[in-house]
Amino acid sequence: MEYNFRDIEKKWQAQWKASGAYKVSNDSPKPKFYVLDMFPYPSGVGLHVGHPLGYIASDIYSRFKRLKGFNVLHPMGYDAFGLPAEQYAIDHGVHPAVSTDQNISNFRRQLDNIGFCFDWDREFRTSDPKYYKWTQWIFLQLFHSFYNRITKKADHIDNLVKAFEKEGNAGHEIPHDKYQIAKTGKRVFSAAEWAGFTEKEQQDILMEYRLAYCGYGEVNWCEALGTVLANDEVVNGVSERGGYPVVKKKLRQWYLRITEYADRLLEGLDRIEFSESMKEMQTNWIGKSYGAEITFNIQGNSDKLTVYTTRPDTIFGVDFMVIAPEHALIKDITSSKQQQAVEEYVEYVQSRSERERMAEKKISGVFTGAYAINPFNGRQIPIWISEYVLAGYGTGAIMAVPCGDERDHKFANHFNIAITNIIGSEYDGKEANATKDAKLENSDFLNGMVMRNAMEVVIQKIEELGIGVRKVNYKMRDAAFSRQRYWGEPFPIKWQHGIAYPMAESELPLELPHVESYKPGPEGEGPLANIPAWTSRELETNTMPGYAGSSWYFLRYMDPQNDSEFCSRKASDYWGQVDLYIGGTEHAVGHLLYSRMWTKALFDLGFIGHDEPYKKLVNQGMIQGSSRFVYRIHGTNKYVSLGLKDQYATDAIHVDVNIVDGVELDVEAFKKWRSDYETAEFILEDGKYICGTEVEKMSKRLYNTVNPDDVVNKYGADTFRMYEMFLGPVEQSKPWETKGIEGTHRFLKKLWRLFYDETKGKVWNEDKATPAELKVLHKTIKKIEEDTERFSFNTGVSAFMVCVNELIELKCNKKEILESLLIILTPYAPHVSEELWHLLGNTTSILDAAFPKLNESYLVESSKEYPISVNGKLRTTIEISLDATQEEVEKIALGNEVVQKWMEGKPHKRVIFVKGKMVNVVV
RNA sequence: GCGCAUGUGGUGAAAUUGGUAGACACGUCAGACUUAGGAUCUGAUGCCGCGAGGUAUGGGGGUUCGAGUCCCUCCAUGCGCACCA
Repeated sequence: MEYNFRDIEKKWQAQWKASGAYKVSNDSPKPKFYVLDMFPYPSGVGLHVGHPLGYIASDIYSRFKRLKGFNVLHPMGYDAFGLPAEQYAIDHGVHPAVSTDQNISNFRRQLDNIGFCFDWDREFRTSDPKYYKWTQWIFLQLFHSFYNRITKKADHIDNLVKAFEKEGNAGHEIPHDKYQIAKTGKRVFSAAEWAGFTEKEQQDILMEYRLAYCGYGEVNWCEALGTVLANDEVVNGVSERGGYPVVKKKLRQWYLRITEYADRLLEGLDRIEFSESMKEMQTNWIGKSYGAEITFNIQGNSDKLTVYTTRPDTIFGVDFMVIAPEHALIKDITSSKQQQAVEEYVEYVQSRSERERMAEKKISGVFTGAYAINPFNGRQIPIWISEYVLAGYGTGAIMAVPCGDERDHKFANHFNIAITNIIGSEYDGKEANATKDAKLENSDFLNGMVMRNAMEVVIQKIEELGIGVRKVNYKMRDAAFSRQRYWGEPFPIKWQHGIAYPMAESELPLELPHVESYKPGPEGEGPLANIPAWTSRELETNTMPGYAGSSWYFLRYMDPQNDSEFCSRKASDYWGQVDLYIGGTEHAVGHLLYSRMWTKALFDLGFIGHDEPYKKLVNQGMIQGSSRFVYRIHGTNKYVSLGLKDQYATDAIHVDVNIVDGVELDVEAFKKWRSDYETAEFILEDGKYICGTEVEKMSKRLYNTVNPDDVVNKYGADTFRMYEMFLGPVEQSKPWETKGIEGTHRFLKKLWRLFYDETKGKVWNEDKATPAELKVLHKTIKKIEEDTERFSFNTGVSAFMVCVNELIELKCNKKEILESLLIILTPYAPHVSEELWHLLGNTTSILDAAFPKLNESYLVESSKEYPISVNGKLRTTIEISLDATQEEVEKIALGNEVVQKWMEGKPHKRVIFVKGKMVNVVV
């Protein structure tokens, strides 16, 4: 009886499907555990061996938890809206729904091959109206909400209206700190004023508070293509396709007011298990900084200049001001003498793309001719313009302190501006020193103070004098939440007289209409603008972005068929947080931040009971490709083997890894691979053609992709699963080598032979296990338990190998041992485990077996072979009882002839003895 | 430039708290069985050396009886951010 993995795997996959083995109930007395993989986008090119890595890890963990007695939710579905499907539709005329459908069935077929324990009854796709009905519904909740800064929670907009009716907006400042009410030019209004506003005026104001709001924002507009492009479709200021110029264009956009959640998104990081680097990426993205806004008078002008600084303590070191070229003050303060120079500079800056400006390292700028006045000492401070100051951050203006800031220092040197030193010997005159620990000099009332401490003093003084305020700034912007595209969720919004009216929840879903053409609408609007039946209903023509559906999908899995709610409170209270989330790092600041924000909003509004979606995040590494090269001799169709290539002038050419066995090229397959190789000739070494290798990204273009279907077909799903894990730590990136898989395949065959021999047939028996055999088993149970729990699957696989090797050594074919081994192997290799489990006479599924209990008493040792060092160098080992005392060990060690030889007759200074570890004799 | 991560045999890697470096595999070499082997099994395999032994975890330095592991410094690679005031 052979290990016939193909039949075994097909058989059990069918059986598990038929018996509903992976169906998960929301009603269970067992403790829950929620394992989730990042939502896949079903791309048209299919899976390569790198894609399932995370799914295998999560699958093993899910099955492990199930054996440990948990009710495990491990679902899968599809993030099915997105640009590639729409692009494919434009190029090939296939409706996105059709191509997406095809991609999904292919994706599903590939996944099924590998034997995952997903509960497919919970599957959904974001493009299904049954699903996006609830995406639209959540959008409406966000639209109907504002962030109440007093309670620090999302709150219904009606409560805001009530407050306005009672006391105006005195208690609720407009979130955007530059917004002014069009009618009054002010930021504050009274109850009476509110009552006097028209509906449009009121709605415009409310829009400034809503968590989902509409505003105007810049998009990448490509006139030639007549469409809006995503950032990654723009390369070096031109469109990726066609290379047409791309300009920034202001279009009406929807946004999520994620900035209001900045602090809570930061604070929440302390309560979740993400890697440090992931937390840091999010922290950087949010970019919180503390400082002050200070307003300076301008000499001979009624205008004032407000700057944002994180270092108010350096106020006496300000030698000049720099404002962004877009700054509104420029035209008011520029002196007539500087007029021309300023105009020229501003024009120069405008002619440059954002990219060019960001890449620019050269210092440039121009003096406006105006002076600000330092409020503390009355000093005149020249106001300059330079592109290194960004209009979009802070106030678009800075106070420059060259002795403490590198860019300011370079600028001062470049334009010969005198530098004031406020930190004495800490500043060497050559380079800025950004220290906060220096004692201040030349700083009036701050003299002698340590900078760090002076900050608070200055801020208080500034506020006291009414010339500025304490200010916290964020790099993060509100998230753009609309796309001028077809293949996305429609907004449940109607526009009438310039007012956005939300649709009633009862009208949802607002279904995406069928279109014949995916051409953009007029003036940068999306394809929906071309449909009269749509525009006549005055419906919003933008659609939602890719991350809309993925911001809450983890909740839908809990209650996927619910028609009356996005997810019942009962279901979300039962499943709660995702206990383990596995996925790549590419979603570090996008999806992970947005879904965290949605969760917090839903929590605030009382729809769910937890405010962080993911308890623990594990980032899987990338599987890289291991490329193979052949070497073609210049100007010929002759190919020389790696070892001989230096004797010729050659070009390295990528060759399909699937026609190379290890490094040996299958020359016949090569000739058939492509027509121009048909006549290829080879210079071999030892009768073989040896290829060169290099680790690169796995990509079709480099001919180094390996399809999991092929691997599963050749070695089986169990081998594939174990090998993916055996490759190395999940978090780490590592290259795929198909050759190495034979080791894990051999392991499964060896395991099989513990039960059934090719010649003898059944070899397993029901004899009583010996202590040595029990020790091997329990050592493995312990190791597998620990390794699986800490996601160290690679060492787990090797522990199985060690176990099987040792059982073979012991000639152990005992059911008592093997049965337990099968259970702990089940998460890693479910098919073969189930098959052998049944061959041992079991009639129930191994998926529901109980994980064997570790019995430490089998592991106790009475003695150990101690390593004996002399002066820290290992010289020998001695078997010593574990009960031995320090004195006994010293006596044994010093009496040993090898030890004596290395002591060279010298007396010992001391003997270090660490029980159970080692002995070191110091001479 | 700043931040983070990682550097261990020919290759993927292991060493969980400072305690026998290289487990487990791939590859390679030798052998057994065999008509055959790309099946299976046995043995060897970091490097230098016939050997005793020496030497070895990116380089240099330090702490320690003892360092892959801790500290300092330099180098390389990968990732993220990139004029953020």
